[in-house]
Amino acid sequence: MRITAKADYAVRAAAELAAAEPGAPVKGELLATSQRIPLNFLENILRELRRAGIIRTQRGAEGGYLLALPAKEISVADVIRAVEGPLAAVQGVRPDQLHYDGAATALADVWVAMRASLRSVLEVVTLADIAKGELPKSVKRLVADAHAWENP
Amino acid sequence: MRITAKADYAVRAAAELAAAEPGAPVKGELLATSQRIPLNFLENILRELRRAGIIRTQRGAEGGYLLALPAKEISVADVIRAVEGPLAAVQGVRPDQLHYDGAATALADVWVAMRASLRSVLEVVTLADIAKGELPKSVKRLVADAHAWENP
DNA sequence: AGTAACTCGACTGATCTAGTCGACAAGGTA
DNA sequence: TACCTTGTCGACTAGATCAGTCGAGTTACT
Repeated sequence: MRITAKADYAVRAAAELAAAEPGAPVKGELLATSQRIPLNFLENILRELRRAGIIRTQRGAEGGYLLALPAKEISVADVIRAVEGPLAAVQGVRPDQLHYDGAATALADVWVAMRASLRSVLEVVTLADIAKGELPKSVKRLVADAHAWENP
Repeated sequence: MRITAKADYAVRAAAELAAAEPGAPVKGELLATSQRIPLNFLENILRELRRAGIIRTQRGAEGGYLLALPAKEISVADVIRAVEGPLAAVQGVRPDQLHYDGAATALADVWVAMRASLRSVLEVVTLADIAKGELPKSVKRLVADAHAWENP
């Protein structure tokens, strides 16, 4: 149940691209320093984002990285899936293909519901939302509830 | 974003205990065979559940494992946390103590919302629900939505 | 031609995963 | 009391994943 450094870095770099002037390439080194990500590692990650069709690249001097689509059409889930594969898995298999016996039969549905709830956040928040600092209402409500939960 | 074998096994074994006659110890070997879990590994897991106060044990002949609380008072989240630590973490730190700079500032709230949505499922479903095969309404709704999503 | 950028694959140390194993402790029964 | 059944604990391990690092190569602008 953890977000790896790789996924975290990927979303942060993508958010930085979403905040940049559209059409203008951003250099890897700038992404690395502004988000404090080791450049070599970041390059591996950006390569995977490019293969997934999320970003484009421009080589040579004045080159860099750009989003391949408008920022509002790329969700956090898209970015995570590009670098980590499926959003949710139990022992490596997707929740919908699980089968349990005995008293745990209903557990399969719990995992499906878990993935659905995860999606209700990650599939809805776009890079544009993050760059603007304005999350969708349903997500803001969850954040507010979470804070109420922590501070009684 | 994955559930490990350990967490999966823990919940399944706990569900099996929830389905057993209350007050009657269930032997480790029975849990292992009925859920197809390697016995040696399961013992490690049950030990952690006991340390967390989720199950009790009875030694000697006719001994075994029992829930330490009524099944309806133990959530799936409780079981997972007992064997895996915090439900959600980014690079090992809890979502509420993250701090990002620049374009990714709002990302911290996304992780908080993600955890909240995870909780809205895992904290709500109890072992009794799973053993009975009757999940809470809000969770059933998520499962139904998920199926609608997959089969258009 | 030169240089500033991305591109790719290989490599690495540390940690985690999913177990296994053997010796031991406690409780019930004959 | 002896014995058998069952849980308890720690140590160990092969393999995968994580989080990087590094060096050599390409591409495109000037």
